[in-house]
Amino acid sequence: MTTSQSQSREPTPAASLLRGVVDCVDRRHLEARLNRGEALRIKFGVDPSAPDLHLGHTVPMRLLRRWQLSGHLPVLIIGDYTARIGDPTGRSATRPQLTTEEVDANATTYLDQLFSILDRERVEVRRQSEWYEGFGLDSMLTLARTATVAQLLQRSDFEQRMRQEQAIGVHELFYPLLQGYDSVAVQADVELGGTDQLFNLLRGREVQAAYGQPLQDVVTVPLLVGLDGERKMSKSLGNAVAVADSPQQQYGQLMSIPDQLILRYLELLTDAEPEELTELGRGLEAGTVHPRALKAEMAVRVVGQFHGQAAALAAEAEFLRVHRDKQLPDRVEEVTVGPGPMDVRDLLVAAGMSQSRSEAARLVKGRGVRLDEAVLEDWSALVSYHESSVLRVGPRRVVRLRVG
RNA sequence: GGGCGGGUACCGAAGUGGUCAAACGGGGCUGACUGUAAAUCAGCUGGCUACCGCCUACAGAGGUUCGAAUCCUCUCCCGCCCA
Repeated sequence: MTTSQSQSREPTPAASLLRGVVDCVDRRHLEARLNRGEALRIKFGVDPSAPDLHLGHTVPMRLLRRWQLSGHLPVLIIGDYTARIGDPTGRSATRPQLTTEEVDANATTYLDQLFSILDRERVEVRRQSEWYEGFGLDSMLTLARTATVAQLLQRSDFEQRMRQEQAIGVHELFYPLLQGYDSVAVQADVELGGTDQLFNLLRGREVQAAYGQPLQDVVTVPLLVGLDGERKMSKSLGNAVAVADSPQQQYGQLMSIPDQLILRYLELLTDAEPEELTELGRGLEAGTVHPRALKAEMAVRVVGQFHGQAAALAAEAEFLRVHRDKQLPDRVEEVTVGPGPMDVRDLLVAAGMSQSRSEAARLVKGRGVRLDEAVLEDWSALVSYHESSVLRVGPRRVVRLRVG
């Protein structure tokens, strides 16, 4: 019974660096290297197709930081080629090709956000274009020969698409190969990714083997579940919290997660120790820890990492003022509208609160529109308002009217 | 090259001559309840409207018909099978 305690008190380098990881291949090999104190090159690829980093991205980055602090070297790959090829997970959406300039711009903002977590002095940043520009057909064929079609089709999302009789582009088959060759190019010792990357990461080992290079070990971390509590956090699913969002936005969004996610978020997004998490879990179950309070603490801790403690607390205060005390937010967006009285529907459209008059009418019928805190009842009425009147739609959209 | 099956609203998916702005599910929005939770429940979810209706829409273009998402022709796109 004392065994586990003494182990947790004195963790080996491997134990501490692999804490929280899901897959680890080859685990024995990697553990041995870590415990021997070797300094490893740990590769992490970022896709500069969208400039915004969200909290989901920060999970692997946080692990990367731990490694960095232990003397290992993160090798960041800017996937400027794989991004250009595109990862057409959407079926009919042939996404527009990014220009080199766009990729550059995205990569820059990406890295800026990334360096809010990593020490920028101790990373190696590489671009795929370094080795893929002028790669040539010969090289391409050599690379293509490292895998069979059957092997590439094993990837689960391909399997699924086959089953659903959806299209799979040939170029998509190259995606894992290109990513794999990156490992050859940068001589990765380890590659890190989310669990959904396992296939690609393992492919890297095969590609390295084909090029006569020692195999990288691969490590995956959990995917962060998004705000909806169901699907992985993703910008396109609209359930993401962006690293670049304001403290207020982040705090508010974090407060809207389902309770079941609180511990998970603490685990994946903060430095909370496993022991602390266990204890909090017990508290929640026993009712001694209120979920609302814990969620608020989690939100402060997460927001604080990106914006600082003070800003996080300010965001919390603002949140309480607006939502508990029903006060107006600090800053209310102002829109200039023509002088009244005006048809409610036109007013809502003019204020940018509704796309169309029909939609506006629906909102009023649903009792979702308030002018100076009074619910508007009649969707076709003319309403009067004055300078600084406050127009609200639903629980969270507010504007202050300026008459002009 | 041949055969077959498909392309419907934000997504999935019904509908196979009128009763279809199009069932149902998901998502989204609004409301109730709350902790801006979650779960649950209710309503809404193309545009315009004098709320009477009108217009646009079922891959695209034509055609048949009093009338088409539904039938015909051609075109484009996707999948499967055979070669």
